[in-house]
Amino acid sequence: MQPQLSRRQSTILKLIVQEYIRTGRAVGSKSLLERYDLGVSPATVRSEMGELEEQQFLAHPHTSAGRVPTDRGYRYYVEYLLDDTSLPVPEQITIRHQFRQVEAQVESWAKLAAAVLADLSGNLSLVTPPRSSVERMRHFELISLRSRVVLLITVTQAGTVREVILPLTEEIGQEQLSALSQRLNPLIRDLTHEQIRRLAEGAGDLPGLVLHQIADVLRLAEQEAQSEVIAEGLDYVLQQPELGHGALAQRLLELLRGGAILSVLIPQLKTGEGVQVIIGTENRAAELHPFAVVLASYGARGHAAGFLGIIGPTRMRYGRSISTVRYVSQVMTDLLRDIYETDDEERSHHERGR
Amino acid sequence: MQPQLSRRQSTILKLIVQEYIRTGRAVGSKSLLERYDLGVSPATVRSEMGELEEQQFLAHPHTSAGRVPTDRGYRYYVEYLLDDTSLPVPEQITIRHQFRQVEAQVESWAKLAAAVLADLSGNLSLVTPPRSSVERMRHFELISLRSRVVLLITVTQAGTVREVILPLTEEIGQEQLSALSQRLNPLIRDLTHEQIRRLAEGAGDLPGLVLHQIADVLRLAEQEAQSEVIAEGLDYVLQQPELGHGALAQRLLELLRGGAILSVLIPQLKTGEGVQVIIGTENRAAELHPFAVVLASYGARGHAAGFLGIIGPTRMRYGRSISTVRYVSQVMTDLLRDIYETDDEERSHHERGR
DNA sequence: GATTGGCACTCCACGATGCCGAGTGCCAAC
DNA sequence: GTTGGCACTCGGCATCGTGGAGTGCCAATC
Repeated sequence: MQPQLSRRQSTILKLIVQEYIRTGRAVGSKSLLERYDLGVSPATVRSEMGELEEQQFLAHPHTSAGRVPTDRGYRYYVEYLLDDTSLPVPEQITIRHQFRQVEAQVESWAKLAAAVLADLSGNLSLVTPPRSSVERMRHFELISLRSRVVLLITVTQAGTVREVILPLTEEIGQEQLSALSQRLNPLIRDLTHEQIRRLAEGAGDLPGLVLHQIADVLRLAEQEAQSEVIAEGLDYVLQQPELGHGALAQRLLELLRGGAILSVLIPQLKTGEGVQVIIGTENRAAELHPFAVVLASYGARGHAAGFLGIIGPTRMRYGRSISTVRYVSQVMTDLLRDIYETDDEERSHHERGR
Repeated sequence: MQPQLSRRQSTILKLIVQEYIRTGRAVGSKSLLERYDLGVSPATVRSEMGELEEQQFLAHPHTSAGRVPTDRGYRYYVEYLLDDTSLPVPEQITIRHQFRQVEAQVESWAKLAAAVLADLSGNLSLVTPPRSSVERMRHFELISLRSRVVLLITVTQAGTVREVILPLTEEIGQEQLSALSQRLNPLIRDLTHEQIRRLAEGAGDLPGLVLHQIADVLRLAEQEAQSEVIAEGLDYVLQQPELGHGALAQRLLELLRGGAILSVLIPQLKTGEGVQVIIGTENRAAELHPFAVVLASYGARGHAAGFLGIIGPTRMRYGRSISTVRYVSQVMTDLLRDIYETDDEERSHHERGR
C-alpha cells in the first residue's frame, strides 16, 4: 500500500483513528470538529470521510453512526501517519533498572519482560524465553539424590539449564558419578543431540544410559522452545470493553493454553525485521482476526533467542505498543549479548550504549 | 456447625444445592418437585424452604424468585450432605499415565498438576511447585560461559535447581572452577544459607564470592517459595456466566499477578489436614468472598512440599472438585516420596500402592 | 470546482409501559 | 402436619416512542 491520500484526507484519517482509539466510539464529522479545528465545515469533512470509506479506510457500523477505522485504515495509520516516537526516557530508565535487579537470573528475564510489556502497553503480553533452535551441549553434572536416584543437570551452549531424574539399577556413589561426568564432559561439548546419541551407542552401560538421557534432554529442549511462552496482563484483556463482554476474551485465553498461540504466530514472524505489526484480518489465523499483534524477535545469530510481543484489540495504542516492544526487545538482546558475546563485540556494544 | 436439620429438610437442602449448581437459576418449590419426587406437595416444600431460609441456609434474590443456597448452605452441604465419592478409576488411570510421561522432569510436575486440576474441575487451578521452607545445600557447579562470565548452578536438598550468572574480575579456566567446586562442595553440603554466609566470611577472594552467591540463591529460593504459583484454566473462569460478565473475573486475574493470591490463601491453610474447602465469606480476604476455594497441601515432613487447589464460583461442583484435588495431591505426594524417601519407606509405600 | 449551510432521513440508545410466568406467603380445610 | 387455593410480587422480555447523533444530497456561494 502506497501513500495515496491527500494531505487533508491523511489528517482526517489520523484524527479519526486517534479519536476512535481514545474513546472507542464511532467518530462523526461534527464531534471531530468540536475537538480539532480543521478550518473546514462538517460537510467537507463528511465528503472526505465518504471518500475514505470508498477506499476502505473507514467503515460505518450503520447508516446513522460515525466512522470507524478498518484494518486497512489502521494499517495506513501505522505505516504513514504514526509519529515515530521512542519510549520516554524515564520509562527507559525504570525498565533498565528493573532488569538490573534480575540480571543474574536468566530464567527471570522473560518473566520480567512480559510484566513490563503488559504494564506499559496495558495489553496482554507474550514472551518466549531465550532458546536456541539447535541446542548444543555445554556441560552436565550428575548428582546423587539418594541411592539409585540421580539428578542429571545439563547446560546447553545457549545457557538453558535442564534437570531430569535418572533412576539407576544399581547403587553408584557420588565419587563415581563425578568421575564419569569428568570423563564424558569433554567428549560431548558442543555436540547436538543426534551426535551425542551416536556416541551413546558405542558406550558402556552407565555412560550409554547417561548419554542417551542427555540427548533426550537436548531434543526436548529444542521442542519446548517451540511451545513455551510466558503471558502476562490477562487482567488487561478483560478491561477492554469490546473484548471483556463477548466470548472473545475467552477465545484468546484458550489460545494461550499450552502455547498454542505460538504455532499460530511463529509462521508469520519474520526474524530480524524490527517490530512487526499485524492488524486484524492480516493475521493468518482466523482466531486472531479480532486482534492486533505487535511482535519483535530478540537475541541473535544462532545464539539463544526468542520473541516477544503484545496482543490487544485492533483498537490499541499502536505508537505506545510499538515503542515498548522495540525497547524491551533491545534490552533483552543487550542482556544476551553481555553473556555470550566475545570481548571485542562487547566493548563496541558498550560504547554504543553511551 | 452441627447437623441440626430434619431428614426432610436435609433432603430438600441437598436437592436445592444440587439443582442450583446444575442450572444456576434460583430453585422454586414447584420446579424442584417436577424433577424429584418427594412425596409431598409444593406447599410443604415451601414451608420447609421458609424454615431453611429462617436458619440462613437459603436466601431469596427477591420476593418472587426461588431459593439460592447461602455460603452457610453450601457449608452444610459440603459437611454433611455430600456423598463422599472418589475420582472415577478411569480418570485416575489417565492422570497417573500423564504424570508418568513427565516423571523425570520435576519442574513439569506442577504444571501438569495445574492442567489436570483445571481440566477435570472446569475451574481455575493453582499449584505451587515443590519447595522446602528451609533450603539446604546439596551441590553446586561452576561452568565457564565465556571469559569472566561463569554460570553457577545450585541444587538444594529439596531438589530445586537454580542458576545464576556470576561476573568475575579476572579470567579463570574451567579446570580451576571445577577444582574449586570439588573443594567447596563437601564443606557446604546440607548447610543453610546463613551457615554458608558465615563460611564465606573467612574464605578467600573467589571462594568467598562463590559462597556468598550460593547463600543468596538459597535465600532467594526460600523467598520465592512464598510467591511462585502456577495457574491454569483461566478460560474456564470466563465461562462462568456469573463471573464472566462482571468485573469479578478481572479481580480474580489481578489477584494472580505476581502470586499475590498466595499471601491471601496461605495464612488460612492448615497443613496436613487433607482437603480444605473455603466457601465465600469464609475467606479471610474480601477479594475472595465471591469464590470458593478447594485446597490441599502435598509432600511431607520438611522435604519439598507445596500446595494445590482450585478456585471457582461458590456455585461449583464440590464433590468433583474435592475428589480431584485430593487425588492429585496424593499423586504429587507419591512422586516426591519416590525421590526423597529412604528405601525402607519406599518399599512399604509401594506395598501400600498395590 | 471546492466548499458550505440546510434539510430530510436513518438508526441506535434509552426509558416507559405492559404482560407473562414463576414463585411466594398465607389461610382455611382436611 | 399437610394440602389446595388464591392473591400478590417481581424480574424478564417485548413493544413502543422519543431524542440525539450522524449521514447524504443538493443548491447556493466563494
